[in-house]
Amino acid sequence: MKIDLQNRDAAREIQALQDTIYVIGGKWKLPIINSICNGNKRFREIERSIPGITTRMLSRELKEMEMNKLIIRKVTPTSPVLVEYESTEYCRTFSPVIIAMIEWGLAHREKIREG
Amino acid sequence: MKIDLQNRDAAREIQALQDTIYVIGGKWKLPIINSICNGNKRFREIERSIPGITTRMLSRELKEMEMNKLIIRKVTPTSPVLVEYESTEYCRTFSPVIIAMIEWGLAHREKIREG
DNA sequence: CAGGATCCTGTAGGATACTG
DNA sequence: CAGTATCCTACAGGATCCTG
Repeated sequence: MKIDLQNRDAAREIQALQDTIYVIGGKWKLPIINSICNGNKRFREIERSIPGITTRMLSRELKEMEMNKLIIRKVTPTSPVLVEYESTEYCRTFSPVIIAMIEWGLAHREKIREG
Repeated sequence: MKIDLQNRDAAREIQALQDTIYVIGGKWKLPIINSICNGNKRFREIERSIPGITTRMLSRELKEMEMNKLIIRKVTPTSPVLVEYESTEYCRTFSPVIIAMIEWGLAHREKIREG
């Protein structure tokens, strides 16, 4: 039986694509990553930088992302507490994806305005 | 009142990002686009190329994507009918996004194997 | 400020069977 | 082959209020 390299590559690629979709799926993970990578550190700051997000979703996603080593949560026990989030190296590996998506979105808005 | 260019750009970018997520959200749109752009034309062919997808989801997404001018559906009235899907120019504007995501996925699997 | 607790809903998505 | 038709449900996500 012959092995079809073409198909095997296509299979690997679609699997990779599906993996990525699985990891960053949903409405909020990429916007949050983007916000934190842009230098936003505080909870409310991140919240305000992402239109439409609720405290509940942000809270849940941040927890999950901390568990998955995408971000680091630093607490300074002042009063009131100071909490700061920062991105990990791993988190930053999503940059090319985010940039590609931002560029698509910008070009798309441009088109809408023209048309 | 001063205008903060930094913030305005960040706002535009996150909006662009959210636009893109809105358009290609869900588990299946990108895999389908990828499959069709890879030359798959027939329904079952596309179906087989995407692990886990059901006929129902593929059918629904194809319809929606046709409406949104992402793909073209061509029918040849032989018996049985021959249906072929092909991508539009617009569809292909997602290539950079898909490529970035495939590359992330491949690198990620690589890491998992190493670690 | 930084979240947690509750309650609620839509819909994305799955399973299965069927048709021309 | 190329889909439709049903039925079903888990969970993403929203709204609102509350706390240290």
